[in-house]
Amino acid sequence: MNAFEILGDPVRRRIVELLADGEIPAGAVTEVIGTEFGISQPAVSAQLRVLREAGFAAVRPQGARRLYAIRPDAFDEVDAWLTTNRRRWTQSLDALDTEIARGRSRREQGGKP
Amino acid sequence: MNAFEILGDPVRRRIVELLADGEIPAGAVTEVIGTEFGISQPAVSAQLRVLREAGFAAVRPQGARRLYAIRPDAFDEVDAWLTTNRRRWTQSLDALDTEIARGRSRREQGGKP
DNA sequence: GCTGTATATAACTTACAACTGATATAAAAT
DNA sequence: ATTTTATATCAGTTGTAAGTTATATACAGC
Repeated sequence: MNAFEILGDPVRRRIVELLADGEIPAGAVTEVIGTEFGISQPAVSAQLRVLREAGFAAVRPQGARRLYAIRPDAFDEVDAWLTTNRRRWTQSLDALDTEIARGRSRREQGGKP
Repeated sequence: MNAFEILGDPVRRRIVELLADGEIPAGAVTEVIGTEFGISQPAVSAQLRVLREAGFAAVRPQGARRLYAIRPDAFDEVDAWLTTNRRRWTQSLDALDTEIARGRSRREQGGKP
C-alpha cells in the first residue's frame, strides 16, 4: 500500500492527527475514533495495524496497553512526491509565462480571427 | 472526495505527474496510462473526470481535443494538513527530548526495578 | 453530407477495503 | 484462581470505486 493510499482513508488520517500530539494508548484512539466515526474496536485496531505495517506508526507495549506513536519518516515519501511534482509544474508554468512575455503565443496558437 | 483520497489512486497520481510537465491532450494521457497500466480509454477518461471534479485538473477544449492541465491550488489542502501535523509531532518530540534532558523520565515511568 | 478521430457517458460487473460480531490472548485487579 | 480490562485476530458481509464493453457526441477532413 502506497503512502498516499494510507492517508486516503479519513479514519487513518484522524488517527495520525491523534498520534501527532504524542504517544497514546490504543484505547484512547479507539474511544475518540469510535465516537467520531461510529465504528467498533476491531475496526480501529485494524486501522492501527495498517498504519503500523505501512510504517506510519510504532507500538510499544506498556503492561496490557499498547502505546502508539507517529513515525515521521513515513511521510518523507509523500513530501518527496509533492516537492518533485510541484517543482515540475511551477517550472512549466514559469516557462509558459516567459513564452507569453516574449509574445510568442500569437504565432503558435492561431491568434486573432 | 478528499484530496488525499484523490491522490491515493496510482493511476490518478501518474496522471498528475504527466500533467505536471504542462498541458497535454486527453489522448496523450490515455496512451501513456493505457500502456503503463493496461486500462481502457473510458477508464482513463473517468479518472480525468475525477481529477477535474476534485479541482486537481482543468480542461480546455481545442477543437476535438481536450487539453488538461494541473490546478496547483488543489494541493494546498494536502500541504496544509501535512504542515500542521508535522508541526504537532515535531513539537511533541521536542517536548519529550527536553523532558528527558531534565531527567524526569525516571520518576514518571516507574524507573529501575 | 459522410467518414474518421477524439473524448465522454451509460449500463453493468467485480475486486477489495472497511466494516461487524464473536473469540483469542495476555496482563491487572479482586 | 477468577474476573475484568485491553487489544488483537478470525470469519463473514457489504458498499463502492475502478474497471469493461457498447454507445453517444462533437469536431475534422474529404
